[in-house]
Amino acid sequence: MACSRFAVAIHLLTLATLAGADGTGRSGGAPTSARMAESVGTNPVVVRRLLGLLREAGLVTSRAGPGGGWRTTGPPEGTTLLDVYRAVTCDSVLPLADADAAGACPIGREVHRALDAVVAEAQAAMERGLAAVSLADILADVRAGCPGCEVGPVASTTRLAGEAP
Amino acid sequence: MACSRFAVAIHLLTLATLAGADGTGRSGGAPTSARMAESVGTNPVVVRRLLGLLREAGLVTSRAGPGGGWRTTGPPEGTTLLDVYRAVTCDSVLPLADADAAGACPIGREVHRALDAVVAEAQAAMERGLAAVSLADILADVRAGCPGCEVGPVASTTRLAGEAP
DNA sequence: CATTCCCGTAACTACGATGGTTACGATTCG
DNA sequence: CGAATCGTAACCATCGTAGTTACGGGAATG
Repeated sequence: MACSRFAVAIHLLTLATLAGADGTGRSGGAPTSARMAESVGTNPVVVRRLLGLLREAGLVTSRAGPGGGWRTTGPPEGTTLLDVYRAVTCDSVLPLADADAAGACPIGREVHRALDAVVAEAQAAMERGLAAVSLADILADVRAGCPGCEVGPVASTTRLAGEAP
Repeated sequence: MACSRFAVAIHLLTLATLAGADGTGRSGGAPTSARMAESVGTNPVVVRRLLGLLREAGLVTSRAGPGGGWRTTGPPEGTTLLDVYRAVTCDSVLPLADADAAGACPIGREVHRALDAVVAEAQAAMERGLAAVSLADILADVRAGCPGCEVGPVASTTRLAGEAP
């Protein structure tokens, strides 16, 4: 299952929002996959793969070349956690093995059919919980928890290796 | 993630309930792991492993030796799908990677903290959906879908090799 | 135009979870 | 005792995910 992808995706969207729409309007605000990877603690390729899923979902855009990077497409109020969850999660939360339905035993088919409705409702309940929270809510929590974050997106790694002092 | 285990566990509990508490009171009603495996379409060892988890949760009991097998411990009204889900599922539905919290970036910590509450609530909503359905409800659906199932638990394999006619 | 930066993606490895299979000891009934 | 059945260890195959390296292509800038 998509284990850590969900949390990392929220992290990346938070970084893109804080740096890209920070109110200063400077063009260098779009963070690169390398910076994001350093912040998250993983590889730039992993970040690009994950952001690629978010781009397919229409949540971010990318631009190549110097000064390029990743930006969110809309205001953080417009994207819910369910949008992010669906973008980065491939399979269902409670995947019912289709192999069970193919068994010769009629009980298997009936159990599968009865379970389908229950699981669908349980999953819908979970998705309603995710849909009730937007990226803006998460951002508000982050800003409340570390007020200095919006100034320097990655406080502990503001000075990167290749940057001139 | 525990993919097909949940559906298979419900299937096994259905078999044990139909055969063990069929109202006839005959002692030979407890199905063996071999019979269940044939019905589910898998290996007896896999069935025993899964039933072992259900036994740890107190949902079934086992007895060795000839005439042994598996029985449910209580009436099907007493066990909910959430009980089964928790018995066979090891990890959380939306596991938040702890590695994300260990990152140096303060945003990661705050994102993780903010997400914790949301995910807990979403998962609780899903679990309420599972807790609302009992094994008896599933049994009712199965009985409605295949009325002959309760007479012979495994209709297509009622006559096994070792059984006297 | 050349350089430099950055995205996009393929290919490979590593690792853990899961399921399937075999095997063997322990237990229970006749 | 012998047969049936559980309990469990051991091993292998498969799959999803993460990490890593590598390379091609587009974009800004001198």
